[in-house]
Order: sequence, then structure tokens, then C-alpha cells
Amino acid sequence: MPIAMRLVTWNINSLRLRLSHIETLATTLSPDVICLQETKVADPLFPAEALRTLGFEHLHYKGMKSYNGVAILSRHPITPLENLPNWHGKEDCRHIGVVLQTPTGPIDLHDFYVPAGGDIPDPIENPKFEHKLAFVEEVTTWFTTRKPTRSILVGDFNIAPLEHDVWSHKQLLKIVSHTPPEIERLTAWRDAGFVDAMRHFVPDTEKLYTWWSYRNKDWQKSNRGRRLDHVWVTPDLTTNLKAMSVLTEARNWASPSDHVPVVVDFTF
DNA sequence: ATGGTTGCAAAGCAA
Repeated sequence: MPIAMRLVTWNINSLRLRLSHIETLATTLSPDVICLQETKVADPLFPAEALRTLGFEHLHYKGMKSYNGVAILSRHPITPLENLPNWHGKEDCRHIGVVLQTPTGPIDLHDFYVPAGGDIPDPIENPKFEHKLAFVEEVTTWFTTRKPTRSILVGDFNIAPLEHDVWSHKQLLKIVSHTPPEIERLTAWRDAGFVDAMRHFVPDTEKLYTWWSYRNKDWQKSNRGRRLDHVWVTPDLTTNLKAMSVLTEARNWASPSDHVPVVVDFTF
């Protein structure tokens, strides 16, 4: 009898501010594993006890004061992946990974927070954009060398690659997150050996968003969204994919994150 | 074309 595993990825934009939202997720969806980005909390201040009380007894996290930070919360035992690179020579807490045990064998799970890249889409004029492009290139080289199998990559990749990953392809072509150099690099990363698990369930011709800016009076009415958050799997896991949903309603929770959770169900 | 909001942490930066 195969067992189900429910995985959530979410840029929570401050874990401590939105701990109650994790409780909502836990009670309504009961995910097995939650991958978070932008936790914005240094490790000594990480709310580990509160999360264990919610049923996530196994935690792996890497955070810093004020910015960035990633965390993996799990109901089942996890083993941290050690010696992951400090991308672009920065200790800025944008990547962790763990090994999950399943009835069909171990799986590597990577949680990424790709740099947003600032506002100006020019790597010479804007060091943040240079950082973003270099980050994706370095990660691509790393995975290309390793030829991964049985791996899941999730996170806020801060790039919306497809025409229907944004509300207006034409109007966003020069907006960081949807520029050709970013899309080329994200595509090369995926082509290093991964399948887009969200688009496995939703055709490329259909709009699909995971983020709506805070700078809109009525996010639902304007619906100027982007798909910045992603779930990729190695091709050997595509038969394990059972369902995917975007928890759009979370954008209306009290004091919401600007990103909403992405839920993927597997069986193993 | 511009400005619009939020979080952290205590002014301005990052998103």
C-alpha cells in the first residue's frame, strides 16, 4: 500500500510574525513537510518549540537577522544535507537540503530562496541583479555536475518563466522576475535534470500565480500575479506526483504574506 | 510614467 506525502513550499515573509498561519496550514492541510523561505530569523531565535508543538518535530533551518532564511519543518525524521555551497561566496541563508525516507528509498529535498535581484535588470548597473544571475548559474553548474536522481527542488525562485506565469507577458518583459536573461538561466537550471511539477498539472496556456504584490489596493480585483514559487522533481519521481494546488486563499489571511503556499501531493 | 505596501528594527534597506 503506497503512502502519501504532502509537501508545502511557502515564502512566509517572517516566520515569527506568521506562526499562527503555520498552525492554520497544519490543521487544514496537515502537510508532512513544509519548506519555508524568508523566515527572517536568526537561528538562536527560531521558534522551534512552537513548531514542534504543532506536530513538526523534525526541523532544519538556516537563518540570519532581518533578511532571507530558509527552514524545513517535518513530521517525519529528516537528515540535513551537509556541505552545501555558499552560493556566490555569501553566507546569506538561501539554501538548505534534507534527506527524506520513503518506502521506495531516500529522497533529497532542496529548499531555495533565490535573490530577488533589485529593480534594474542590468547586471552592470545593479549588483543585486548580477548576484541573482550568478546564483542561478552556480546552482545550475552544481546540479549539472551531480546528475541528480530522486530529488525535489522547491522554493521562491523569484523568476516567473512562462508567458502565463505573469499577468502580462508584454508589460513584464523588462521587469525583474520575467526578463529574458533570468528566464534563460532558470530554464537552463531546470534542464539540468528537472521537471516542473506545477506545470505537470496545469497547462502552460493557463494562468498560474503564487505571488501578488502588497502594492495593490485590491490584489484580487487587479489580479496582477506572478508565479515566483516552484516545485521541481527529477523525472524518476514524476510517477509519484499525485496532485498540486496553490492555496490562493492564504493571500486573504490576516496580515498575509505576499506569497501563497504551493501544495504538492506524492505517493511512495 | 510613477507610485504603490510590507517587514525588520528602529533609519533606511530589501522586497
